[in-house]
Amino acid sequence: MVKNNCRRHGWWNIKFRGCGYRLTSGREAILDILSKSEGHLSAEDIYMKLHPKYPNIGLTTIYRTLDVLANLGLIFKFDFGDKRARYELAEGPKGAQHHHHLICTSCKRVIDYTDFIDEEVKLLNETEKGLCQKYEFKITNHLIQFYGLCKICAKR
Amino acid sequence: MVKNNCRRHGWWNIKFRGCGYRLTSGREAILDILSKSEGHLSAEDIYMKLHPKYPNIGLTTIYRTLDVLANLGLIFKFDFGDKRARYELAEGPKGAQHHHHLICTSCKRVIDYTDFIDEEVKLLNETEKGLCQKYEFKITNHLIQFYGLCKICAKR
DNA sequence: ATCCTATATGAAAATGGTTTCCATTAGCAA
DNA sequence: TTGCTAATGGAAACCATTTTCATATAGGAT
Ligand SMILES: [Zn+2]
Ligand SMILES: [Zn+2]
Ligand SMILES: [Zn+2]
Ligand SMILES: [Zn+2]
Repeated sequence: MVKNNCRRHGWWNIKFRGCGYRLTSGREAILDILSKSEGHLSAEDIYMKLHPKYPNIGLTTIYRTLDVLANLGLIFKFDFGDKRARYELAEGPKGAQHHHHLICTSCKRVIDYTDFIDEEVKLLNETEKGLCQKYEFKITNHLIQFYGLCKICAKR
Repeated sequence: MVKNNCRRHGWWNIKFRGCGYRLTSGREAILDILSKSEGHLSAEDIYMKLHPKYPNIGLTTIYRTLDVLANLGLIFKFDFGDKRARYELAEGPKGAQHHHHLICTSCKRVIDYTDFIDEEVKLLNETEKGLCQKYEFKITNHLIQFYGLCKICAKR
């Protein structure tokens, strides 16, 4: 019985090594925080959560690691208009399910929604197919966000 | 016969004044550049285009004006991942038609497409309706972008 | 277990798009 | 024309992110 996140057997070990990246304790710690946290974390959020237990992981490393993880497709990077990048674990083993975002332009609150996703994704796939053909563009990812006022900001 | 973009009769005069903003020559010049230019301009792009004819309009004013225009809904602000905001005239009188974007993650090229827009928008409207009800969220705008590799970057 | 080398790291400094400050100018209502 | 207030420009401040560079470490080879 192999423990699922054992240092040398975790499922992301393969992904890392396969792409020529080394598996370091810092990278594991960051991935761990991301998989345990709700919401959309900024680099500094992660630094804060990590610091008590790993006081020697610097902000620089967090930025670099987030970059690697995004390249590997393990996380997504978002811009919700609050002037700092936000990160979220991608779908997949242990990852969250596919969802899109509602963003309040007033208070910057972000709501994840999974309703309607199926229809949306179905249409997106068709659109993607058409766009690929017409523009010879190899689509790898999509972004859908709705902007407006949240419940609280609306009544004011 | 009233000239369409005469200083005091232009169609955006009303919009400005109605919201308590003053119509200044700088604002007109910026709006003018945006309506005459193809593509997705950054604040500095606009500054460069403006400078020869209006050497006394500063970058600061451009940023402030773009903010006002976005608030008025006259322009949209985008993040295409090249670390600077990009602006584009919204639909409407003299504005471009509604479109979405294909973004090359390698060379940052951006392709506007209008194909499939009708189906997309139709679905989006339904989704919006549902989301409004479920989350009591007042949706005012949406963003759809596809990421991938453009024709040129794909063959490498 | 030990070496070796390319990769990863942290601290500090640099970067650069955007915002803020403040003294001056200019819309526009009366 | 006058007066009040919003708008402006230049310089300085801001601040998330990136770069630099000397040091540490992962992990394949011995
Ligand atoms: Zn809100
Ligand atoms: Zn989310
Ligand atoms: Zn490209
Ligand atoms: Zn466009």
